[in-house]
Amino acid sequence: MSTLTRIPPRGDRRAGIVAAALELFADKGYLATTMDDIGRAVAMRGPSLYKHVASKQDLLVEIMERSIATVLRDHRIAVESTDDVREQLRRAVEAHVRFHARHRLEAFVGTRELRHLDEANRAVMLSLRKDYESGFRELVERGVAQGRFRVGSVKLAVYSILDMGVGVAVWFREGGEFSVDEVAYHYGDQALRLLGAD
Amino acid sequence: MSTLTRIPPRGDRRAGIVAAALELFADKGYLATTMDDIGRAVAMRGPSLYKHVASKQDLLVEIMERSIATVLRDHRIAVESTDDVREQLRRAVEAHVRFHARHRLEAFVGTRELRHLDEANRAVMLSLRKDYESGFRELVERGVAQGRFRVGSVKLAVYSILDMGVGVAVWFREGGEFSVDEVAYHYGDQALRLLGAD
DNA sequence: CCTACCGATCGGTAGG
DNA sequence: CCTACCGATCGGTAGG
Repeated sequence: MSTLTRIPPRGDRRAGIVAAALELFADKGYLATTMDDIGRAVAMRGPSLYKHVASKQDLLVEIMERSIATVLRDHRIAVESTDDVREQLRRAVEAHVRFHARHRLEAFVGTRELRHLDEANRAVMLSLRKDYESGFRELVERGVAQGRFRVGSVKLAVYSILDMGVGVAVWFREGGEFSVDEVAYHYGDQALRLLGAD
Repeated sequence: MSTLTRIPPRGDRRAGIVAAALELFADKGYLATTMDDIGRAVAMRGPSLYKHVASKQDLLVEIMERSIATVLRDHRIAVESTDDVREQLRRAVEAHVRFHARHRLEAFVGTRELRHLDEANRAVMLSLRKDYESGFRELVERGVAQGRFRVGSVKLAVYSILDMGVGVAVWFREGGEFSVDEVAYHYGDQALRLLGAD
C-alpha cells in the first residue's frame, strides 16, 4: 500500500459506459438501445458520451472483442493444464460453461448482435469464433484417434457440446438453483457421456 | 378436378408477405427490417402492405404463433406414437431437431425477436415455450423413475438436450454435409447417451 | 396498390 | 458535460 494520494482512475468513466452499454444491449438489443439510454445509465446526456467513445458501434466492438478474448484465453489455459485428452476436454467444457454462466450478457450480445457489427469487425469475430470451434474439434478428434472417445460424428458432437454450453447463458442466474461450479461439473460430465468417453 | 374456372387464391398475397417478412426478420432482425424492405420483396411499396396486414408487429406475431404451434404439435405426435419412455424421448428429440433444421428461420426469429413482441403476445409465447420444456422434463423424469435413464440433474439434462437441438438452426443447411434425417438420428442418439439410457 | 406526407425517433455534430 | 440542432429514417395514414 503506497501512502501517495490515490489518483482517481482515468479510464473509469469509459469502463462504466461500456458496462452500461453491455447491459442495455443484452436487455433491449443493440438497435433498440439509444445513446440517450446509455447516457441515462451513467448519469449524463447522450451527446456527452462522445467525449469518451467514438460511436455506438465502437461500444459494440469493444464488448465483443473483450468477450471473445476472454473465452479464447480460458480455453487455452484449460487445454494446456494437462496432457490427458479426456481431462483436457472436460476442462475445456468447464471453461466454456463457466464463461457462459459468468458472462451471460457478453455471451448474449456476442451472438445476437453479430449482424450489427460492421463488415470488417464481423469478419474478425467470425474468424475468432471459428478458431474456438476448431480447438474443440481437434480435441475430440484426438480423443477419437486415441480410442478414448466414440462418436457418431465429430462435427455433430462438437456442435452439441458447444451449443449446450451456450444455452447456459439463457437460463443461468447468479444465486439460483445451481452454482457456477455445479453447472460446470455437470456439463463436463454430460459432454463426456455424449462422447462415450473411456 | 372441377371444370369451373379456378379462382385465384385470395389468402396467397398475405402468405407471401409473411414469408418475405420471415426471411428478412431472420436475416436483418425485426427492428432493422422496414416495411419498405418487405414490400420490395413482394413487389409492392411499403404502404401497400397495410391492405393485407395490420402492422409490422402483426407479422411477427403470426410468424411466432405458427412456429410454436408446429413444434408443439410435432412433440405431441412423437410422444403419443409409443409407450416406451426411451423411444418417446428419442422421437421427441428427433422431432425437436427436425423442426430446428427444417424451420431454421422460424426458430431464429422465435428466440431472437421475442423481446420485440408486445407484452401480451410475449407472455403467451413464453408460456407455450414453458409448456414445451415441461413436456421434455416429464419425459426425462419418468425415464429416471423407471430406472431407464440415469442423470446428474434432470433439469440440466433437459436444458442441454433442448439447447443442442436449438443450435442446429444456426449451422444446418439444406443440401449440406448432413441430411435432416441424419442430424435427427445422431442427436437422438446423443441425447440418449447423455441420459445414460438403458 | 400508389404517392405524398405526418410525427416521432435517433446518431452524431456544433459550439459553448 | 450540456443544449440546440441537423439529416436521415421509419411506421403508419390520407386520399385517391
